[in-house]
Amino acid sequence: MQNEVIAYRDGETLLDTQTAASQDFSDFQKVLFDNSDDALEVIRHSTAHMMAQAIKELYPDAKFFVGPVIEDGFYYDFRVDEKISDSDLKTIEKKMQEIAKRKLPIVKTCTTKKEAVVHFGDDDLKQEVFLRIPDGEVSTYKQGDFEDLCRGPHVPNTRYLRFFKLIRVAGAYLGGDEKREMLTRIYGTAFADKKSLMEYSKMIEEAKKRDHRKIGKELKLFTFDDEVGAGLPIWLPNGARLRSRLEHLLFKAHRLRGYEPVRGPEILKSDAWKVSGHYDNYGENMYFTVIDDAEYGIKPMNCLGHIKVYQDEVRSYRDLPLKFFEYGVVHRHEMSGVLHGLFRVREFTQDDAHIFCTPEQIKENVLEILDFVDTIMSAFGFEYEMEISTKPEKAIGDDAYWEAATKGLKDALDGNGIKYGIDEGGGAFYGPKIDIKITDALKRKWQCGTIQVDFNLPERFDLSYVDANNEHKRPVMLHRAILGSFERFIGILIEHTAGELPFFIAPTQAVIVPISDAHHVYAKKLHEILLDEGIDTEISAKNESLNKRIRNAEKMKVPMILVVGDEEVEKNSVALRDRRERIQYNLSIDELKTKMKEKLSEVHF
RNA sequence: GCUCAUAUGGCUCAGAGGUAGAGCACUUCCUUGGUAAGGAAGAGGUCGAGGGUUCAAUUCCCUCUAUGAGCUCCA
Repeated sequence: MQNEVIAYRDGETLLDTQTAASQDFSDFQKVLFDNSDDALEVIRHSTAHMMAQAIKELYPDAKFFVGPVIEDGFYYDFRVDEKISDSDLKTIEKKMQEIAKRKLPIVKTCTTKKEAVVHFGDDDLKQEVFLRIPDGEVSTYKQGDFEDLCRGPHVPNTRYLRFFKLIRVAGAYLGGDEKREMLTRIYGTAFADKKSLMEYSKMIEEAKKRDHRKIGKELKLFTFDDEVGAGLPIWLPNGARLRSRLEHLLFKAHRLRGYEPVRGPEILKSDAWKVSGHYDNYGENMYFTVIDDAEYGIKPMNCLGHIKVYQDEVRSYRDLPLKFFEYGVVHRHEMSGVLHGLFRVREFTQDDAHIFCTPEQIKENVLEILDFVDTIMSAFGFEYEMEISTKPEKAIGDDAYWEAATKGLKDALDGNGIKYGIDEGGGAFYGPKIDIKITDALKRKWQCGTIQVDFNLPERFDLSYVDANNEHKRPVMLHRAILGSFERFIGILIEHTAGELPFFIAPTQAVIVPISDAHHVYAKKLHEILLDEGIDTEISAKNESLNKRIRNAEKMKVPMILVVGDEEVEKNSVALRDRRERIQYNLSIDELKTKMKEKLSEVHF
């Protein structure tokens, strides 16, 4: 089957053999039955149809909406009277295998939309589909006695559809509209051979193993608590150590780049949020409280505090750019259904900064930030990509400002040959932005850092600086975060590293294991020496066997284990077991100190 | 927010209409062990919260809370 043609590609168009049959396809590129993107598209689409056929045979009253191909597979939305659960997926899979074995030819028929509307007259979900497609010719595909409205492309025969798996059953609104009825959706995936299907399953397993919620519990990094509330992370000692290391490194990096630390209040009067536009444009995501008859809003962003810092003095053009940064704690009312571990929470801390500069300085400052981003992402081994988000529906300010700001961002990227995508309408309400999306070890993408150009808030707060001619001018504000938030970044880092955190931010960098009680004093001395060098260690002196204590340290993924016994006490040394390099050797204390220092200095921002 | 599912000691999970168990973790004792689980004894749960059905509910029903999956990727 491997060399059989299942479709053709004509430039931008992918068309199946059924469609090609009526034209001259000698110039078309052949799509063979393999795991190429084109082939998978066809295979998965056909598998979705075969799933629908199986469902129809098992549940004759089933009505089908749409069944598209998605990134890793496909889904089909449909309505049945019965409730379908995960345990029914096996039955459906079996029926699908059966249909594949029937080796049914898949036959295409073209007709006008008008005729099709009549043909599917008693199917209200198909009528919904008709509302969404243009007038003119439509096609239906038939395999055995199952017929479905579909534009294709499809494989020629069901015998190609043997390596598939149904992943899960879920609910989905008709057309993604939360006001419409909820349909049943089954997700699945398919490949051209068994091996690829197995590899895919393995990848899913690996992703489960790396889930930061699971590892966060195992390594005692963070927790959540019903009594405290949803989306409010609680940092345990290990997690707080990790986070604090990150904060310190980043603090220094900011200082070296000319940023000044500042700090604004957690709650500000609603009047201030009205001036900024947050009250009207972001209010539904904010929490409010009343103090002495005045309404206050808990900050969802840190801009206001930094604006107030700017306004504290008369600013000169000689001062610009002014860079203020803060690890700003923000609260946002996210919908309960979107909360997810550390990735989506209601309270989080941004590594936030605002740069006040002249319009002419936008480009150089954006570039400087991009360089900062690159330094940090490289330090963690992340690859990333950029996306420019333009004016959203809910926005403040003149179009002229938006155009200037968007141009500023594009110029900075274009001028340096940096590639980027465009997310139309994805900007913040006060300005367009560059989003930095990082790709983790499993090729999944996450939005973290962001750079935003803002002409609006300076205008609304009447910010100014005095220029060389002693005239008042309006500065521009750049909002930026590099990690995005400590919560999300650490979550991603956990999944990226599978919990094997790099030495320089590992919560516990070394565990000291004294062989017996007699070596406790020496272990304690070692602990103090290392702590003084900025190395976090723990002494594992519980009444457990040596093996057990080593095992525990390994389970906690501690990078180094230092075993000390008679020999080490006598020679003033340690026996080092390096988890990452999987080697063991002896070192004097001085050598150990040097080694640790080297390890720490491997990374700097 | 909506749909569906789940909620049992710190963790991972069994269990049944008559108020509960395992392993790990924890405590104590023995053991002082040279690189991934030494041994023994013990303590710990109003079975997520509130309400209802029942002679009886942790188990059935309802509400709430929390968690999980999905709700954007167009026949």
